[in-house]
Amino acid sequence: MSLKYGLLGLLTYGSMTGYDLSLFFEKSVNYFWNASISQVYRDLGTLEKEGYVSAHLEVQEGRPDKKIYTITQSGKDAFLDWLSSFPSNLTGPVRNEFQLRVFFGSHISLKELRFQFQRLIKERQETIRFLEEFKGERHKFCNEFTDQDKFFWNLTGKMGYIVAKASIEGAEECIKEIDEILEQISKADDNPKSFKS
Amino acid sequence: MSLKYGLLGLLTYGSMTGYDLSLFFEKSVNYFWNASISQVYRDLGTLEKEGYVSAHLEVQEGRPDKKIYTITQSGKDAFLDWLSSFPSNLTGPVRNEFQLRVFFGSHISLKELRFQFQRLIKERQETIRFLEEFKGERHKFCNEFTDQDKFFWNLTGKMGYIVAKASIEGAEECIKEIDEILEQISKADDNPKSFKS
DNA sequence: GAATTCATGTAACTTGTTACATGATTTA
DNA sequence: TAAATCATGTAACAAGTTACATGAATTC
Repeated sequence: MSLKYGLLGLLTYGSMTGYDLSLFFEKSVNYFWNASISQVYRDLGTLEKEGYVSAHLEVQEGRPDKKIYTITQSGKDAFLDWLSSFPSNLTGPVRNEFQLRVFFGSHISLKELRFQFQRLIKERQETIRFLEEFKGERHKFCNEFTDQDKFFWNLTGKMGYIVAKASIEGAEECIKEIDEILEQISKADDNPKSFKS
Repeated sequence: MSLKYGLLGLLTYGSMTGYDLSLFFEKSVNYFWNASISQVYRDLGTLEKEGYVSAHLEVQEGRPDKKIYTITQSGKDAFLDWLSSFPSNLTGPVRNEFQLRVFFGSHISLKELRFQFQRLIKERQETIRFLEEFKGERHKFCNEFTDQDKFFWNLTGKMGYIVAKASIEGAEECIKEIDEILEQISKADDNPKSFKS
């Protein structure tokens, strides 16, 4: 999916600059959607050409002028078309580099792999911290947020929390299995499986 | 991350054609890594230019000749460098289209959103079915698989299983919350929150 | 007779990342 | 005095998708 729909969606809450949009991404939906600032600007340009957003300048002194983007009717239509569509792969991208690395685990030592699982746990713990810290605080970034929006934000948070918790549990179980083999190795140097410790 | 390391990794198990590689992806690691056939061919070309793989032709009659790729020493080195490195984002891509759609849930009806959660559940159930069906069967695709590789495959399976289960649980909880509001709406038409049923 | 499998790719396009450039103001 | 913030982008590159092209053999 393209970043465009994310931009259009945020612009339904109110007009914003490219800078605002990228801050919004970074500080709110960042745990499931990130956007690099240069791509935001490029895609806003495309959206403008397509007529999905319009822009006007706000002159400032001592700072570059603000270019404020507003979603147009055809932009709203395109956004709603996307939102109510049911694409074949709705659950998100398939690619998971971590899983691929585990799959190739026989090429590194068990201790190295164990360390990577621990890093995964740390990252997911940070996600959880982010979600807890952020509960109900996103009105900082957009005043247009209503109780309804809060409800949907909380649903994403709930999903994110449960999946992050599960990742941690899964990683802990994997570490347990690794430790069992490490113990076997330390007990008997003539072990049959000959894993790299 | 680039597909290249996935290709190099699979080629450590044995020499293969581009066609074999794309079949391998599709029928084994597909639940956490997919690859389009055209990209496989293109990246194999790049890898050959870079000296990470070498190729030789196997002439066939009635069928196009096979171009069999073999990983070189420098390819193995590059693969191991990647595998033992610790990139900033090891846990996989951040983008999750499903979460973004939920975030914008106020723009569609609760019934539509409920339906999307049910679709998520179905997709994750299929992942689980795939993982159960596939346990220990990947030697179909590569005879070089050892007990050690089986162990690491099982770790990816364990992670995938736990996360898929959690997604289903999360989605069910979200559906519960949606249903509570739908009930409120059906009981009182003058509800204060005025959600779209 | 139509679809699938085997086996190769090219071309055009979209999407995402990284590095660079500008330049005043504010904070540490 | 160095850095971060505000605010705009461009250019080059890397990665991923979709459509197209070839053509025999096999399966439904």
